[in-house]
Amino acid sequence: MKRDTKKLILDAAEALFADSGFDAVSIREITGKAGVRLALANYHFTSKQGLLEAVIARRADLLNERRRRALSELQARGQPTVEEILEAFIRPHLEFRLSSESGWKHYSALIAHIVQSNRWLPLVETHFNTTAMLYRDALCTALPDASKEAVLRAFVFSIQLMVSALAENRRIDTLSHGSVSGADLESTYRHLLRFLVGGFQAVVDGR
Amino acid sequence: MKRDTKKLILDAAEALFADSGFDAVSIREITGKAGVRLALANYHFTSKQGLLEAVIARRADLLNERRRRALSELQARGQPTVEEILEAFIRPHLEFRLSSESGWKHYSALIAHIVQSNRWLPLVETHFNTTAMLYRDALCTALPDASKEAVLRAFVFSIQLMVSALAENRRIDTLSHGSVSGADLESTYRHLLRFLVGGFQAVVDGR
DNA sequence: GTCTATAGGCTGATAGAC
DNA sequence: GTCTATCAGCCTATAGAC
Repeated sequence: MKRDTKKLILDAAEALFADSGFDAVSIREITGKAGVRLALANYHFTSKQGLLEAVIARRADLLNERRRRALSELQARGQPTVEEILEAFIRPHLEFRLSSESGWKHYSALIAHIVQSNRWLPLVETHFNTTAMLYRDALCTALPDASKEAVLRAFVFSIQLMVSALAENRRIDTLSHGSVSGADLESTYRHLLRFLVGGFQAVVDGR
Repeated sequence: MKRDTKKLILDAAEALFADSGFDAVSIREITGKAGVRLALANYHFTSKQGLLEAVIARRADLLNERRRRALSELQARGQPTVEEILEAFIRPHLEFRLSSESGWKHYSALIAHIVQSNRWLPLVETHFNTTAMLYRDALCTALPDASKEAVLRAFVFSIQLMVSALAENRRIDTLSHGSVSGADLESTYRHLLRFLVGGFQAVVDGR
């Protein structure tokens, strides 16, 4: 059963990085939670930063593959709408989040940390820009009369909001005195999609 | 000139926390940048966490005061629209950002870190919830037919997006091949406001 | 308020046996 | 691949002189 040492370390690192951020977690904590010896983290991932990159890469590859397939299928059926394109982008992440696998919850919170800081921008670009550009181009094609800048800004707003929404942020819990929960992902998703489509149209129409 | 030691430390901490996050920065780096001795940080702020709280509190107080005044003035003139309320909320932060004082730039980036993590949620709630609830109630009054949940979710989306937009995130720079810059705050603000108003309407109308 | 000096502990990473 | 042991450096916080 020694072959899944890497997976044990990745899972533990994912959960701890998500909770506390990269710097607040030590390799000792990670290997402790994983139930493996300290030296194995550096053996398999070279450095702490290498471990973070492996954590990001693991699910980014899965996500990109699903997103590309969704976009291809959409485009094969004719010219998609903005709403369909945004759905194709967000749905894969949502579905992984709703799956039983708890790793996706941690991963989503981690991504929310990562994208907020320019420090990890190179990492984000490496793993997410290629697919993001496919969607950017699809949105430009769906909105031929809109300025590229408007489409791009609206798309970046959409990405930022999606990332925040799929991380389980509890701010809404207190603002609603507990009557709305950030953990209710399906409801969050429905509202999110409406918000994005409405926002997109408003930006692109120039009003 | 020894009376502004506290300010020197706060400014240095603000800049460094913004760049790298709370845990990646040491008190040594902060006092080094501030040009004061190590022990003074603990003397004036008790602990590293106390220093973070002082950094957050300093400008939060200023921001809250402006936001409350803007809302009062708006309400004194009659029933405001959603757009006017959102403008009153965002404008104070934007204007501080556009002022010459570079501290607001760091502060904005720091807030973007802070709100993304449930770890600092108590701090965020302490300093921002009271004013946020005034705005939440104003939005509910402006939209008497909408469900409270819809208004609240749209408001939280708006806050998250505002915070991300006012932090200088460079993701858009590469996605646009350099033709759009995250540093162009005025343009970002115009697009942001349109996006939020459009999103708000779409969520509240239930479509 | 500010200084020096230091306690006491944790950090990432590696060397070398198995 | 995995183990133990350890290095060299950094960390927060404080004690005590001025």
